Amino acid sequence: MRGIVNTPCSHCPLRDVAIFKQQQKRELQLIESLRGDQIVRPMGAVLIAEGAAQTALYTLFAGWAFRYKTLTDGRRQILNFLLPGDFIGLQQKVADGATHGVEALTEVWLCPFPRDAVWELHRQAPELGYDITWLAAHEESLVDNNLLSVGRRSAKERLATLLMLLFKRAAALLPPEQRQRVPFPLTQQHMADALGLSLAHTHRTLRELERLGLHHIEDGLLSLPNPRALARVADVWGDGVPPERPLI
Amino acid sequence: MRGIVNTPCSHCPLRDVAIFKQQQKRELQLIESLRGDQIVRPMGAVLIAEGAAQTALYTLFAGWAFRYKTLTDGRRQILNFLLPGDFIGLQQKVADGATHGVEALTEVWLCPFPRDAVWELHRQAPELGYDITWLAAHEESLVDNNLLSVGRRSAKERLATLLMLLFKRAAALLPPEQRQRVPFPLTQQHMADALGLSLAHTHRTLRELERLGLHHIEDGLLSLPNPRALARVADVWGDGVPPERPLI
DNA sequence: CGAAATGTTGACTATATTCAAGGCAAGTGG
DNA sequence: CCACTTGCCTTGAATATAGTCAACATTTCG
Repeated sequence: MRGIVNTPCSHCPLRDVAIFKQQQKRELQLIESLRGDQIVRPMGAVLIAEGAAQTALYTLFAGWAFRYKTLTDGRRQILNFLLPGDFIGLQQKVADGATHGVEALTEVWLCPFPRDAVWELHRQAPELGYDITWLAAHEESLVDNNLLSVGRRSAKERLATLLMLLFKRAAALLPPEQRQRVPFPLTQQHMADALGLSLAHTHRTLRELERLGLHHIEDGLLSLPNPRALARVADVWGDGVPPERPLI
Repeated sequence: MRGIVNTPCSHCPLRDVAIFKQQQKRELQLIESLRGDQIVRPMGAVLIAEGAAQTALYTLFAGWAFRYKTLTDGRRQILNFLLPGDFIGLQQKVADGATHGVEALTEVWLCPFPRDAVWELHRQAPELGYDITWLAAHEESLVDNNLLSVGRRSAKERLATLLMLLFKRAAALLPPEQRQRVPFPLTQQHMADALGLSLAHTHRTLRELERLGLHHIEDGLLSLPNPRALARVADVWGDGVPPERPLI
């Protein structure tokens, strides 16, 4: 993957993935008219700097990223991970500047929108405005889950929960036949920072889960040999089909 | 406070508080037309049960509440606290049911809205749709902050942060001359559950902060004798005037 | 090939939890 | 008015979970 590709939104391959709801033609045209040329950024790039004043908006088209906050002495907390289809930059609207940073976990492809696109979408298409509210509320529910983990789960339970939920999200983006092993670009440091653990303890706990046959990571791919048992450790439920989600 | 009072939105006393932005007459009328009769619920009441299927929407008119999640063995994590002006129930839209509970921390007064009000507001008044997105993003930023605390701050720093931020929010709702001592209805158990600490440790840490002259709680009122020092412990910055916020 | 990032491991320490008791104040019912 | 309950706060001792520090191994990549 390199260079710039500008697939029109009406032919966007992401939109064919089952978890995304179909947009009406009018709405799709509006999105396309606001969208700028796709951008590619390398692994590790800071997409939005913590504290940046004016930042752009993006839909993550390909690759993974994460939102994070840091304390002045460098301690870092990852808030949640961003996968293709996630919308980046909503938060800036509420605080005159970014209260968190966003960093690319892999090479990422972004569909940029001007800063006032959030307002334009609301104004010109209530349906899309509603979709944006939906995305904001959905991202909050991810953070809620992480907070529950970090606040009340043991290290083992936290890792189990993280692996479980990321596996589900990653799998949902793949064709059914490829869902045994899903892309998993996190380092142990990322997991530690997401779960509020030290690197050493994350490593030990991860090894324990692997010894129990609950997960396996190899070549950047994650597989869960015994999802039931892992879900039991994680205390994570809700097997139902996740609701369709909007894609801006 | 008892009985039912139905101040029309156009004469709502909350709207006179400086932190809330003024709504246009048309928007105000729409809000008023969707709103039901105000409801009073006692301290401790469950406003939204965890896992409830269909839940109402409310604007918190008076009193405090909190959002929480629990694990099956009873461990509880408080996600964030709700103060007058906060909107309750947005999350339900994204998951077909509540993924978290909401409980009243004091007696609360609620302005109820029908379940489809979120959509109606978007459809009939883009400006209000935008406001709802704003509220969702803003609540997420509160959760982000708590996650940073719970994941990466020490017990002492966590308590300092919680006291600092709640003090600011509570003070902003009061007339300037009453901002020395603000209402603070949390028990130590609430603080423990919000910060991912045990009750015993929360107590010990709280005593230490008090001994250092960093806070004082008496008769349900919180005062911060040395806000600068407390902010330093908390590693919390941003003194600027907080942006005006919408009130639905 | 060498440098840098990531993963691995052990020994030691610290922060925070658990468990167990008891105190105090407010409310309730006889 | 008093006994009793209930909820919240307080405290100490023992324990456990997770962090820190310090190496070293392995992989990746220019």
